[in-house]
Order: sequence, then structure tokens, then C-alpha cells
Amino acid sequence: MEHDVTSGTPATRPALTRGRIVRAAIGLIEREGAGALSMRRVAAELGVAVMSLYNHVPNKAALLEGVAEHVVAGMELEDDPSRSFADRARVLVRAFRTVAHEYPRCMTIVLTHEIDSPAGLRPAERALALADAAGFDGETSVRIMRALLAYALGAQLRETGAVRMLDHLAAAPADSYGRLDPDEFPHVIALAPQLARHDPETDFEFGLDLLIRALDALPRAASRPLDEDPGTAQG
Amino acid sequence: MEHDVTSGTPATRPALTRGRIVRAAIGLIEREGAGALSMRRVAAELGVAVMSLYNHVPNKAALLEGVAEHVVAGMELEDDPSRSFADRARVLVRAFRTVAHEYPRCMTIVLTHEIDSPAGLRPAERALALADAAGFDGETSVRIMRALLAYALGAQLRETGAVRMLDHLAAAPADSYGRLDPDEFPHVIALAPQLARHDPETDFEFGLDLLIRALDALPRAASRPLDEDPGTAQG
DNA sequence: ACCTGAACACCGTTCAAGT
DNA sequence: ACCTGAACACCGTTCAAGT
Repeated sequence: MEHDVTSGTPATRPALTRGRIVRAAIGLIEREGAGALSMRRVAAELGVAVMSLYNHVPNKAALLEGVAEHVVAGMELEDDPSRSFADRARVLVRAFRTVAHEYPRCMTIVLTHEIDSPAGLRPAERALALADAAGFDGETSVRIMRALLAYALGAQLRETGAVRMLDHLAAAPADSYGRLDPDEFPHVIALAPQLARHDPETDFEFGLDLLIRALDALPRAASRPLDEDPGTAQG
Repeated sequence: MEHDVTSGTPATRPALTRGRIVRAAIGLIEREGAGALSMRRVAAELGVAVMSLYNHVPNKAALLEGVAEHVVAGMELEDDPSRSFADRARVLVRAFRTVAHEYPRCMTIVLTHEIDSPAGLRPAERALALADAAGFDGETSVRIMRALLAYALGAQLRETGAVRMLDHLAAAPADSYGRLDPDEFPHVIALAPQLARHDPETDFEFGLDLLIRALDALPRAASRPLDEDPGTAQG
């Protein structure tokens, strides 16, 4: 019901918004890489002057935090309380991995920026809830959450290619290995075929299994739900 | 034995060198943070024109790789073959942690750049050697190395503060928790004291112990040294 | 309240010129 | 072979002006 909408041109553009800006940034990163992200490029993407962005985002750092937050908020945190602690923990850590596959080129930003919103706390809450329900005390629950988080982050860092350090030479043909001193790198050379093989899924699950099996073997009190109040109904 | 050295002034400056450039960059990063690093600042640091740097380093990305390489090359890889696999693996992973403490503000760069030199392969060689000596097959040895690497990277990422995501709100005073919905974050709120406590060393060792204990429990062939040649003397 | 252009103080890097 | 200044095409962000 606005005047001047009769023409076939793009017409009234949706209002500029923090959300639109963040999504434009994410799109740009996924399309052209994190290096291509600039306030000016994002503004151009939205058909708007650079300085307009600053009405919704205080600066570039905040925009990057917005990107990280949006990606993490996209984690699908389904949970089946009837399953074992090990299974539930596995599902939780895999949720991070799934979102990482969805936004591969945003991952470096996600991994290197703090997230100041409750969205970032949701996975932590879930991990703590699992550990608590499994009978671990508070201090141990926090440590379990941090260990799982560390592995999830590190595995992603290794796979993203941002860091293929220490074993990425393996991807090169045998030629490269000819340059390596066989006295210094006998195992790297001997295991070149295995190092060259890229099966990130299996690699990821191997380490996750190690962690979770060790967690399962940890001493703990009997399983119990969070202090439940019989007088309270739950949805 | 050069002329013109009689004055007290700095006299003949040491030749510009890739090594000197990299070390200047590292110093700058540790002093002022990774954000302060620029080719121009590094040049100023060395009392040299910006473009002089390009005679020794092709571009900024290469300089960052040089920084990562130099830091990782600083890992002290001592090893005692008479100790158990678990002990030796622990020592190896801790070596990365030690270097991370030495160059805290360089860590984000180390974690996000590939390392193209043999220096970056040395820790991998060591890890593979340990796993091999412990009787794991080649494929498993590679996976073990990757799992340990993922944990080392991730734990560092979590601690560096580059990513305190998911639990960093805990560091804020109780005030912040007042803002959190108690229905959505019961465990985060209940465990606020434990989350606020920062004991990175214990956190790190907790997760490392989980991994290594699980590795120790893995089935493997009997321990054996790398194909040793009785005819060869060793230093 | 939101948008904008011009301007400022920076970037990395190319090029042509020097020794 | 190494150094250098000037210049180019970018940055993020401040400011003052518009609506």
C-alpha cells in the first residue's frame, strides 16, 4: 500500500537490519572466502552506502562476532534423554561438526571470535546437562564440557585446512617426500600413503570415540535427573 | 674492522634477512597483538623501507607462515624411549602447550596457517614414532597423531581466549547470569562458580588424560622398535 | 532514527628507479 | 642482488550534513 510500486523494478527494498547485514557477510564469506569480507563489499552486496552499516553494527569486529554467533546458533541441538550418556554426547559434538560443514569458510571466524549471546551458551548448557544427568559432579561436568569442546574445535581446525599443519605435506605426491631426510622422518615417509588418505569423518569419529569411551569409564555417582520438583508440571 | 665505526651510534646494521623479519614480526605481535602486524610496522621496526621486506618475503601471507613455522620450530621435542607410550605421548602434547605459553599472541596465527617446512613435520614424526613403537598399525598411528593434534590445537584455541565461546560468560560476575533465562540455562547458572574458575592447566590435563587413557586401552600388537638393523650403530 | 559523501589515516603491493 | 620512493587500489572509521 505504498505509492510508486507500480513499476517492475526491485521496488521497496527490505529495511537494513543487523540480521540482513550478518547474512550478507556470511554469504560473501562462503562465496569468496573470509579474506574478501570488507564493510565496503558487504554494503555493495546490499546496495547501500558503507556508512549505513554502522547504524546497525558498531564496527567490523562486531560484524564478525555476529557471523560467529549466527553460525553457532544454527546448530541443531536435538537430544534423546532415553539414550546413553555416550550416545547423547556423540550427537552433541556431531552437531557442531554438521554446522561446520554447512559454513566451511566461516569456520575460521567462528573458531577465533567470542560469542556474546545466549545462542553460544546453548551447546554448553546441553553438555553440562548431559554430564550432570550421567552422575558427574559439577566440577567434572565443566571439565567434560571443555574437553569435548576442545576436541570439537581442534578437529575442525585440523580439517578445515586452515590448519593442516604437521601432516599436510602428506597430500603432496611422492615427489615431496623425496626432499625429506629419511633419517629424520622415517615414519612420515613410511606412512605417506596413510597420511595422504583423507577420510575426515573416520578421523573425527576415531578421536571422538576415544574421548567418549574414556568418559564412560570415569567413576561417577548413579544417574540422576536435575533437582526435580514434583509440584511443577513440565511441557 | 670496518671504517666509520668509531662513533657511538648503532653503526652497521645487521643485514636484512628473512629470519630477522620473522622475528621482528613475532616481537611486534607479542607486544601489540596480531592486529598491529603490518608490513609497514615491521619495516619501521627494522629501520628499513617497506619494500625492502619484499626482497626476503614474497608477501604478508608468507610472513605469517614464517611466524607460524618459527613458533612451531621452537617446540622442545625431548623424548625418553624407556618410558611408557602414555608418558611419552603426554610429554609430546605438552611441548606444544609450552610453546603456546611462550608465544601466546602468536597462537591464533599458528593455529590458522599451514606450515610448509620440515620443522612442522617434526612433531608429527615424533607422534607417529611413538604410536609405531607402541605396536599400533600404520593407519591407527596416523589417526592417533591426528586425534592428539586436534586436542592440542583445540585446547589451545579454547584457552587463548581467541575462543572462549560457549562458556566465557561464566567469567562475568553473577550479574550477567541474572540476564540468563533460568529455564533455558539451569546448568550453566547452577555451575556458574565452576565455570568462572579458570584453571587451564587442570582442564588441559583432564582432557589429555582422557585421550591417553583411551589410547592405552586400545588393542595393539606387542611393542616393537622400528625396523632395526643390527649392523647399524646408533649415536 | 536512519542514511549518506567526503575525508583521514591507514593497508598490501606494483613499478620504475637507483646502487 | 638488494634497496627505495612514489603511486595505486584498496581498507575501517570519523565527521558533518542531510532526510
